[in-house]
Amino acid sequence: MFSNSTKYAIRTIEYLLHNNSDEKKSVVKLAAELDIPQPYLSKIMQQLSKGDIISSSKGRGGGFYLSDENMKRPLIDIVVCIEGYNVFDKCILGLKECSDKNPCLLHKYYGVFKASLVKPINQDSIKELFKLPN
Amino acid sequence: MFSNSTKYAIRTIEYLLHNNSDEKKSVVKLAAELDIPQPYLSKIMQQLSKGDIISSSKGRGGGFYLSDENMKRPLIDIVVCIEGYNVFDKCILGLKECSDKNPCLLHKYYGVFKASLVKPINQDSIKELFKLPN
DNA sequence: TTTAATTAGGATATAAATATCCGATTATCT
DNA sequence: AGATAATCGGATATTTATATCCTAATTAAA
Repeated sequence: MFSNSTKYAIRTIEYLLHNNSDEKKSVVKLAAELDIPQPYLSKIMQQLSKGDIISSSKGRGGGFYLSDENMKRPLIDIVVCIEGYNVFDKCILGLKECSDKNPCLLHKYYGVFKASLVKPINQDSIKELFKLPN
Repeated sequence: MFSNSTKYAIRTIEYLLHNNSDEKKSVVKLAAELDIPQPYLSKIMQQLSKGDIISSSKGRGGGFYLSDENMKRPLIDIVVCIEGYNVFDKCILGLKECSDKNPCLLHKYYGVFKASLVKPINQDSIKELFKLPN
């Protein structure tokens, strides 16, 4: 479903939200806290930063953080930033054409799942989504 | 979620079930019908055959088919045969520990999805599962 | 008995994802 | 000003998944 890169991205952003002090978080710290390979996470953070998903400041005392604007985005934006497309648009069995009219074997089950994700993933802001453990 | 290999495997077995005549199906035919790279599919069929998921006969007029026993298996067996484990046992966000007590962000939604898959994927035989378009 | 059509299996090639390394730049602290 | 701590960006390395190739073994048909 999600690539490792996307999983890392989501977990890191969750961490940033839950530890949203004034202090910016360096990749070294984030990688250690979240048990993610440090140079690899570095690349992911760069990509998220360029995609305006997270904010950064360079230099001593710098690091990554979430601006108020960043927090307004829905989770799907993170996925698209890393994967390059919305993974949920693809057929779970890899059919090029998969629809209600021409469904794959698991289409109806997957459809229900995706429908359940619309609010948390496509509509809610990550700030809302990550508010309470769920 | 599923690797390409597993997707190919599932689609091919679906085809075998829906075209279950006396005639065995060669990899050449299957690959052409299903638009899958032929030598790659060949490897996958070998693996499924060794795993007792499908049956084969060698030599001229030979090919792959499903025995009555093969048809009694649930779909999850195909997944495990190719992936080496049950992909649904893994956390969708890659957490090493992910449970009701210690859930990832998407745990509850994914849990509902997986629950909906128990009957079609873990309990029903593929013969039942593939009976009607759904 | 020869030929053709198939699976089986080992070796290899290619592509993509994952991961690392290093120098440049930037900002802060001393 | 100099040292330090950070991101940025390009290049490269490693690993895994995907894909191909070739030969052997098997079976059936000509």
